[in-house]
Amino acid sequence: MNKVAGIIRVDRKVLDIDKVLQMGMTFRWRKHGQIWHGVIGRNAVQLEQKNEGVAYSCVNGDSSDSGLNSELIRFFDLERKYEIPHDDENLTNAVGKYEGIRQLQLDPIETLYSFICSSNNHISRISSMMTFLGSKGDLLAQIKSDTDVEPNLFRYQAFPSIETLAQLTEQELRAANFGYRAKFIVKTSASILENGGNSWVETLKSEDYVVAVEKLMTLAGIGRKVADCIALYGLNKRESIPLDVHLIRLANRDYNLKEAEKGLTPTRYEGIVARLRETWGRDAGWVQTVLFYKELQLSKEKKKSPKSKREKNKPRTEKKEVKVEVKEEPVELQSEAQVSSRKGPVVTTRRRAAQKIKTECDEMPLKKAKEEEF
DNA sequence: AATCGACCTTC
DNA sequence: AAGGTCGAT
Repeated sequence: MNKVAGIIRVDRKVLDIDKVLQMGMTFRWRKHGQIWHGVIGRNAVQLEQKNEGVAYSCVNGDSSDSGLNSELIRFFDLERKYEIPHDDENLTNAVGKYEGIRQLQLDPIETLYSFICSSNNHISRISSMMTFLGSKGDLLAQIKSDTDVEPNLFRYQAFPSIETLAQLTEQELRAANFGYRAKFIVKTSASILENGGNSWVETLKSEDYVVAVEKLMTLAGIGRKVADCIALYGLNKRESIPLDVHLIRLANRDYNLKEAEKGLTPTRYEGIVARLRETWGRDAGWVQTVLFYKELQLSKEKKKSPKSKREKNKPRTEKKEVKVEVKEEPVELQSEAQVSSRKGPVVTTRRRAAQKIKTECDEMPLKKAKEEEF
């Protein structure tokens, strides 16, 4: 087999695939030994993090080397240099401690389904649901285990087309453990098909953030928060801040937010994300991802050792200005290739009126929280 | 415009 | 109770 392989020379401080591939952005990547297995477009991809960078190979020979290389750079968002407010000590510390987190640029359709599945759910079940959907896609390659220890073979499958997804029945999905989300999947697939299928979803990428979110929310199972997740990871909308109780909690603690965690009405949601956007700046979406990862780690540590809370009094490690940059000069992307967005009315079958999203914010940006009292 | 309960499983 | 959405009030 004609195997394409190479390496992206990037420091672990810039890209840490162990972190980004299992934190709840993607749900179909698997790690066996040191190797990560997954699919990008129609490429069956293997990834391994080494000191020199991320080694990659494509095991189904669908792509040219340069093609896969630039796809990976895009996938891991490596041409972007993240910006953080210079006076945000909390963020600077978090970025310094939890390095290598990227705001992935994922397939819009797969991301859309992923986050419909994510409502009221946890990563392991979302993963199994997404693996089920993936099992309906084209088989690109598969590996057999050479050991008895790991008898499972990994199947690399392209994410199915909307047409294929639309054939799934609620009954079948419920049997596959989708619970009440089964109905959402069926309805949304039909709606997307009516709207124009794959190309309708693709054009959302060229819409403004607010418009994209409004259109996403016309679909069943996509509310405000899920729409933000799709916008951020699937449509590359970096101002998107998926807001949930965890984010409110950490912002209350570290950013003097002073908001209740419950009763998140549409109005409150817009007000809060507007303030956080002011606070976190241009790359607010990525900031959210980093801080969320930090919370994930903190809660894991807490679970492991419910020790005394005196830990907090440890002197903070002084971090110098954080530089986030790519070692290798990324290739230029041609933006001309994009089909211009249509001005005409996009036909959408709305089951409900799309809510307007307010973007104004009268409130002042948040101040950093002062040192907590102990 | 805000509040409330239901909804599939599972940790 | 959980990483939300939907429909009714």
